Amino acid sequence: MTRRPAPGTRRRILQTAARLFGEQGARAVGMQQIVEETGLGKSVLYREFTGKDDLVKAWVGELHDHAWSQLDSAIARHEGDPARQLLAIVEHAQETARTSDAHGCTFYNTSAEYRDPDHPGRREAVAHLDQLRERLRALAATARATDPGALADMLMLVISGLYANAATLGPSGPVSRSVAAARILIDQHIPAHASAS
Amino acid sequence: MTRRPAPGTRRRILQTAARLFGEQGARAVGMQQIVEETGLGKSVLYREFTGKDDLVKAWVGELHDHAWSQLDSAIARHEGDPARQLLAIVEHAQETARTSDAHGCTFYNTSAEYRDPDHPGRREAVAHLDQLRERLRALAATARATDPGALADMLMLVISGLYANAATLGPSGPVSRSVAAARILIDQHIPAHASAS
DNA sequence: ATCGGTCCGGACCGATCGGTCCCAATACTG
DNA sequence: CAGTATTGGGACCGATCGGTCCGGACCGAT
Repeated sequence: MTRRPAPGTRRRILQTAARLFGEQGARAVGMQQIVEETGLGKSVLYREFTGKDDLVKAWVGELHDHAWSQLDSAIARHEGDPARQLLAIVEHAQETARTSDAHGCTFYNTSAEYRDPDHPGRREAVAHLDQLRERLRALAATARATDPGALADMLMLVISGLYANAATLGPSGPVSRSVAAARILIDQHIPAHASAS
Repeated sequence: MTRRPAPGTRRRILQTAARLFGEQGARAVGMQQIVEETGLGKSVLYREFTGKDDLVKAWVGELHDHAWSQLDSAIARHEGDPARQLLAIVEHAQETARTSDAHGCTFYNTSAEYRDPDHPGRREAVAHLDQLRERLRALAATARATDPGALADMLMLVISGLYANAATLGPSGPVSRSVAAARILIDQHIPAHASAS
């Protein structure tokens, strides 16, 4: 071992893959295309990742981490007010869905493109959605919702729907009513609570 | 012109394509695969459809027609009660999303797989969603909703979200709360109205 | 300066993609 | 019944797919 591998290589691949996969969908992007855009050779790509499936999984996984850090900071901004935290999550989702060039939710898009339940990318995506659901449930519980599981699931519907509609009907479509919808659902489930305007 | 073309050919292609596209996603299915499953030759397929894009468009279009006929009959079952009709639409969506092997909403799936806004299949899908939105708005208006556009959009969120969640988190996931969510949103928008249990 | 070893750009692989085309089989016409 | 126009099964096309591998370039130790 006399020569050190370039340090930022993996990250560079991931960034390029993220851009292409995000814009065009994972299935529409070929490995060759990623090779060309990074300027790297194929051998490097296949040393860092075992194959395309692995690259897709890594991409989804990184987005998972990114999403959680964003969500955590959005939640932290309303410490002690769990009802407000629930709304903040939807606000954050609405904001990103409308600005991020309307490609929809990566987690659901990936599930749509790879139907095999054993596909690594799909597993990663489903796992993320499941964790989000659980987090919402926990938040709803501490907010003393009458039925935390129901409220969490209803917010899941709004969040998923918001991304889907942003991707299809544009930023001024139904996505623009998602926060309002979330507010209604939250108020309905938390007795004697009126969310801040 | 001495020989008549086989009559059911186009329909047979469409049915096979619908099954394969629905199960695996349009991008994952090759034309060769459709040829093999139908038993027809490629020349037949390319005489009926100009190419894969055209086949995808026809598939989405047929689902569009099918969806509307189902929706119309669901609506007709509650003539004169527009609020109930809105709920019936969501009920129907929930039912189909949970039973149809959880492949999600074709219209959104197709949009996710084909990002090019000029792709015929995507155009067809977006057009359908837009019509659904407008129909919901009209129904909400005749139901004297305080803000018909808002109610329609919120129901769009629920419907889209319901399909997305059925496809990822399964039939016992958030999709099971979609009718309840819709009921809350409807009641909130229609003064002095309580939807039947 | 020389050498040994590692790295990586890109040629290359078989399979499959969407799409074209040929020709044998077919069924109507005269 | 012979002739002919049309159909449709499938061989074939170049391009591209995901993935492998080789050979020159480069680095570090001696």
